[in-house]
Amino acid sequence: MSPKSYISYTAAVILQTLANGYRHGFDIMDATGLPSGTVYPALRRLEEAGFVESRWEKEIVARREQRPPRKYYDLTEEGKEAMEEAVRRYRLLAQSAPTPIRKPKPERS
Amino acid sequence: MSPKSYISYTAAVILQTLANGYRHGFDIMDATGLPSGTVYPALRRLEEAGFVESRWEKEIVARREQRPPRKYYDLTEEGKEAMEEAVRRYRLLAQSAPTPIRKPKPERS
DNA sequence: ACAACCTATGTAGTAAGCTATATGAGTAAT
DNA sequence: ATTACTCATATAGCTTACTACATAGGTTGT
Repeated sequence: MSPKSYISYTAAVILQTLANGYRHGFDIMDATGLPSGTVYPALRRLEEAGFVESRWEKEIVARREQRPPRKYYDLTEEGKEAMEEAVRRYRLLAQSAPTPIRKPKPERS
Repeated sequence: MSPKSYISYTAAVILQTLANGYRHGFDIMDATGLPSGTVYPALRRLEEAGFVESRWEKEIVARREQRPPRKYYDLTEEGKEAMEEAVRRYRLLAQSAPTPIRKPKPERS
């Protein structure tokens, strides 16, 4: 399908969190436990890669709710595909069992 | 329990692979799909941290089996504890569902 | 004989992740 | 009124992970 590159475990977690309805950086930190120094740079890279799109919350809204303005993120179609592909790949810890993955064995560095 | 530090996702995967009977670097690469440039440095750090112990295969054995000598690794008791603690923490992708982890919320950076 | 491949470990250099800190406005308590 | 806390985004600097390459002996194929 995609001739594109693999995404990291952390990137996949972030995309999945977005897919599950969490919509801004602080929210993702809360849901995942990842620190801000991981989440914000990762979101910037994901946007550069075209996997998410962002827009700032209107200042009026933020002021009305008495908090700093949020930056909202949405998954793109490519982002959704990359996430699904990654979920397929990062199943190791999930099963917490022998997992004798008889890997497809492509190239090895 | 342990006043010790968190280990990374990759480190946890490697410890778990060792716990499941894979015993040297190449074997771990095979089982996990992680590249050599990740696995060998990680094993060195895990040994420095006291989570694994290593010993070289005897040359006679390797020659008999017609291959390069392997470096075998074993989990220490601390390594086993660190792994179990990490498995508890890295469950996110596993469930592939909303996972509204109402995190203990300690300090945030 | 040489190419291509397999097992096995490793490093140099770059990209990504984490710790600690900063900023700034709001609320709450003393 | 100053301390402390919450929400929210962000970066500097160190650590970890990945890409690409190196080494080296063994086997297999042409």
